[in-house]
Amino acid sequence: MKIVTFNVNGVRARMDTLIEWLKDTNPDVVALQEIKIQDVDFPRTIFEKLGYNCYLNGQKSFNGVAILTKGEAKLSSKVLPGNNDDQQARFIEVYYKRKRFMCIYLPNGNPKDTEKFVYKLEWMDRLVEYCNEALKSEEEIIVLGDFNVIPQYDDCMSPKQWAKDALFDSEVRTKFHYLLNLGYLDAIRILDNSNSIYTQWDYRDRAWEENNGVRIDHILLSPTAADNLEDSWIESTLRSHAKPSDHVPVWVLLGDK
DNA sequence: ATGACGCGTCATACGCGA
Repeated sequence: MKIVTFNVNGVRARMDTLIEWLKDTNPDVVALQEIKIQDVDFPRTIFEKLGYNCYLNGQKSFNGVAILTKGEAKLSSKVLPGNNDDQQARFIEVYYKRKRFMCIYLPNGNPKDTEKFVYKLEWMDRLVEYCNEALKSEEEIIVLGDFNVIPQYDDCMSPKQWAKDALFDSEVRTKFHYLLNLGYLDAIRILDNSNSIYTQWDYRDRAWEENNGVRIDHILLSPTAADNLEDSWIESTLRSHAKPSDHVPVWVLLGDK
């Protein structure tokens, strides 16, 4: 099963790219973030013609997540429990072929001296709690999306540049590592411990040309899912195509066992 | 400290992202 996560930075702006890319790569499960569109306006029929069912948690202008599956899945939640006042569309979960997929768009959290950072920490606490509960089922769980977390020094080109940023904050990194300590595995790092492998490059300051990137889009696997890991990779070439997102797709290939 | 680039919006400036 080919599984991929991709922060598209606006689904409407990325339709040409997405159509060509889906035809070329033919994933079974696609997790999208920052679709920046209401469910009612989502170009559902275009994806359906390509063979995908669409499960949406959209929002006007900002945020918004979706999961596309080849054939039918079962929508299980659009809510990350723990805060009834949370109005931001950042979570959707489906079951597909006996696997549980959580697509997340974790808050950015900048600037750190504002409520945005408090919201990020609170959101991460809820994610840790939810992912801990989920493990009790021994299901195959795939948590994937834009985590807005640089886990380690090797996950950015210039740690100094990020020292005071919400993406590299020590408390944020600690909370990310809680997920690993629960038993989830970082699918890219299982197979590749090199540096200079990134998933996002700023549009500004020639960041792509200079490979000044960050690895913030992740796929975490429960131990039972990791048992079936056959491959993982970052599709960085997409960043040099015309009209790119600032993020690129991150893939895992899971055997069916 | 600021702005840079791109997206979306009750657009032709501004909020937001990372």
